Amino acid sequence: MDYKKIEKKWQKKWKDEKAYKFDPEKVGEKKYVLEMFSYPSGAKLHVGHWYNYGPSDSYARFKRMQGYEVFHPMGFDAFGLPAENYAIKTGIHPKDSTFKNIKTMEKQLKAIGATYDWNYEVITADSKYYRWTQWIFLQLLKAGLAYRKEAPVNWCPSCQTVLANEQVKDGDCERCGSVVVRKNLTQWFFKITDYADELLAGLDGLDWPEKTKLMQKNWIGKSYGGEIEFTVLTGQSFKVFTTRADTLFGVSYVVLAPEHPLVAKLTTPDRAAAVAAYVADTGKVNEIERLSTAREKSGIFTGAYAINPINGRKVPVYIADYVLASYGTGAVMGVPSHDERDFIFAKKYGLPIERVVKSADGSADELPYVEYGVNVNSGRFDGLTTDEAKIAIVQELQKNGKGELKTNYRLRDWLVSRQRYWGAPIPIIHCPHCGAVPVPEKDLPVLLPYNVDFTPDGKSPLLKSDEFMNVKCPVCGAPAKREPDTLDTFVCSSWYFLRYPDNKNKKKAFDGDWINKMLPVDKYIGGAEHACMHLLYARFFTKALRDMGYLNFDEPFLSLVHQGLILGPDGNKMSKSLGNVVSPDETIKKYGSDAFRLYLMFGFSYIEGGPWSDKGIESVVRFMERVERLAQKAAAADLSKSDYGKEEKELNYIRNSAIKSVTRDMEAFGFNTAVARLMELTNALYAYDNRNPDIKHAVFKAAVKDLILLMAPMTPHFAEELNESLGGTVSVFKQRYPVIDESALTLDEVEIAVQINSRVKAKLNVPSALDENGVKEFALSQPQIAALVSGAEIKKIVVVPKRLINIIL
RNA sequence: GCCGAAGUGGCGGAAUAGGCAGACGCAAGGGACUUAAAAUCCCUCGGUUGCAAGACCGUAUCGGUUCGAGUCCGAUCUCCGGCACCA
Repeated sequence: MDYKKIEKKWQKKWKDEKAYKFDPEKVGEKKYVLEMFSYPSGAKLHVGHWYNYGPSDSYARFKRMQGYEVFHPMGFDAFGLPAENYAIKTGIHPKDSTFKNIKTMEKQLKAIGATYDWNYEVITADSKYYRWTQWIFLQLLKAGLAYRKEAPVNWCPSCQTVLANEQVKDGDCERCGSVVVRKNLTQWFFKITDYADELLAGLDGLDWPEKTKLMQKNWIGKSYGGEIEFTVLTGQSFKVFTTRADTLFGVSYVVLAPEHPLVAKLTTPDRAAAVAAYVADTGKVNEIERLSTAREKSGIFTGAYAINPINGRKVPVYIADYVLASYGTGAVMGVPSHDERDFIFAKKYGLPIERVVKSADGSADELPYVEYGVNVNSGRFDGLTTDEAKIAIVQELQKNGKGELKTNYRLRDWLVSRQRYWGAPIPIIHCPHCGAVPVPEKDLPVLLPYNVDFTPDGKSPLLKSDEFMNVKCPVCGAPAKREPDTLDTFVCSSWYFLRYPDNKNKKKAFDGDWINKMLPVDKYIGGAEHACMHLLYARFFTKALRDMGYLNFDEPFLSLVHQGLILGPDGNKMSKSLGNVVSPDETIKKYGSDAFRLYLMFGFSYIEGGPWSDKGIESVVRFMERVERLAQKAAAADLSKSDYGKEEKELNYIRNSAIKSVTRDMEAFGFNTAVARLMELTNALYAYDNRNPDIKHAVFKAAVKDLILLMAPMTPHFAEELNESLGGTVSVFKQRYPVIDESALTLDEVEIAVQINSRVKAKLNVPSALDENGVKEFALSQPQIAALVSGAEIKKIVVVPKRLINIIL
């Protein structure tokens, strides 16, 4: 078969017939199937794109054949750093390269023969889109979910620029390899932490990979504990957060983060110089290093003492860089006897170590003892278990207002400003009189200017565009400056799935009623690397927009699948430097896009991925040719055999069990086993053909037709062509996906295994109508089974219907 | 260090819900067709042992539960992914 020719032929036909046009009138039975949109990088579509999009499209086709109105859009995540970095290297403007790449990729995606309805395309770098990204920013601001504060960011001293977290690899700049340092800048944040609890609770109801849910759960990191107030002798007070309030009697010091606002105030004059020097030093250490567990603990005494509220004991106040200002209260209590870090710290600085918990069974345990146990040396709390004491001690403090139960999250607010050019401008104007003023909605979009020098020099590139920067304050009319930062690209991708169904809307980001009908996405397919970024942000946006009244559902993606990674033939990740990159274009040229897609579905477990094999793709080509010859046989066959005998019954059984398992496997993204079942059906049809070379029963041709229909989602052009060759005049995608005939699946006899003492000794055909006792009697009445038992005493018989009988002697 | 997932033939990978391990494919071997080769069609294909029927072993390792374990439980080893001073 001339693959190239038939691909062109059917793609043209589909296009002319608008075969995959989405019909909004039919949304009652819709399926929203969505693949994570792609980044329009310079290179062409790689195997990874195909692996994401090919099998997913087959799933969409499968749903379409089952009668659903499938909404299957495609678009581009077009803002972002790679285009900008490429521009810095080559001088080609990001806008030019991006939109050129999009054209190329659109063409390539069309060549896949996928069912995308391009009418619904979304491009995030298009002002028709980012206008609404900016609008959402303003809504978040209005709702108190966007705010500005000073925060440390990743700074590359060599590139003279801020880097996104994703650009920091093991503490180094991804581009030049320099060590990244921290730098404080005033930044915009989204208050995702307001939704920490709901983001956590909502995971339970989602049909997502457990691993991904767990990653989000750990990322959100909810922990239960108490906040306890310590008062310094000089009068100030501060709170510490602890999950082990039960160890409060064992506190021998307290520690503040170097950035804690009280540090300067409570440090005694004689310690001031040393403390200031320590604080300055920690500022120089880069974040990665500071947070490294391998680093030796260091700290410094402030000269101040605080009172432990439970026993009135005076304990020294330290500062140490292992305490994070951004978590909890930025202060912790030190209990060396029951915490490993505190133990090391106490040893180093000669602080007392006093046991307040022992193991419940009283067995000898060394300090630091971090397990749960029973309180000792804790006054009237002695004898309480850890779980009891944690609560009781906080409750005791609560009476004097010195403590309360508290929940903390690891999740931090989302830093969304970027000192970069190629992104959506943040719609804010800074006025000397009115402060940070939101751009009025009627003035959106704030267009990203084209002529900007984006060579990195440590400042936001937009600052250099006077034309962009200088505006009048929308409130008082005084000369003012625009916000020069742009939004993180993850902001753009946090709501694109909401825009797809209503992508032409000029009045709103999307129409509420319409979007409530179309969303949530029924099946979302994309890489696992987005577990704690895009997939979390999109959930946050959905919930925030719901609370603002723009939509009425809680979760954007009901069901999620991660595809695996296709490796090079040598088992390594494909990379130019290893020379193991498989080019989809060349492979397709040689074998056709259907074969390429079919191999991607057959050669791997979809969620695992694995190494590419040239032999593998040849094997699916062989399979397709086998099917093609079968179709030729079916077209030419003499179907006058009227006798519906054992062979026909068997063939029909295999045909129906193939329909059953292929349907189930397609549903579960078990593509490799689905193809295997089709191969089995093909083998059975060959066997039938071999035994009945001259005249065949009509069931042969019917089974071949079903085979073609079952294959259609995987090899669309090929299936259309075969369907036509068998006289079909209607596209396979307008035909109903095969449905099983239950009666064909019930056999008169089933083969079961006969075990003696749990070892298989024989196979036996048993009438399938028999119940358990019937099977026992039938089996024992068979001479060959009786011979195996040979008169021994039968202690027990286990029967598993349709599978086995186990005779215990 | 903590959390999680995985470990099955020469290879890629299958095994609803604890029930015949190795589906399907690749590679390999054999046969048919052919002057020959390719292609195609058919058969064999975990290991040891046996003339054979068969017997024994076998899902990383060790132990356990069970009539029965790749699957469940406990420990160990290896590889991968995530988090990494979160108090």
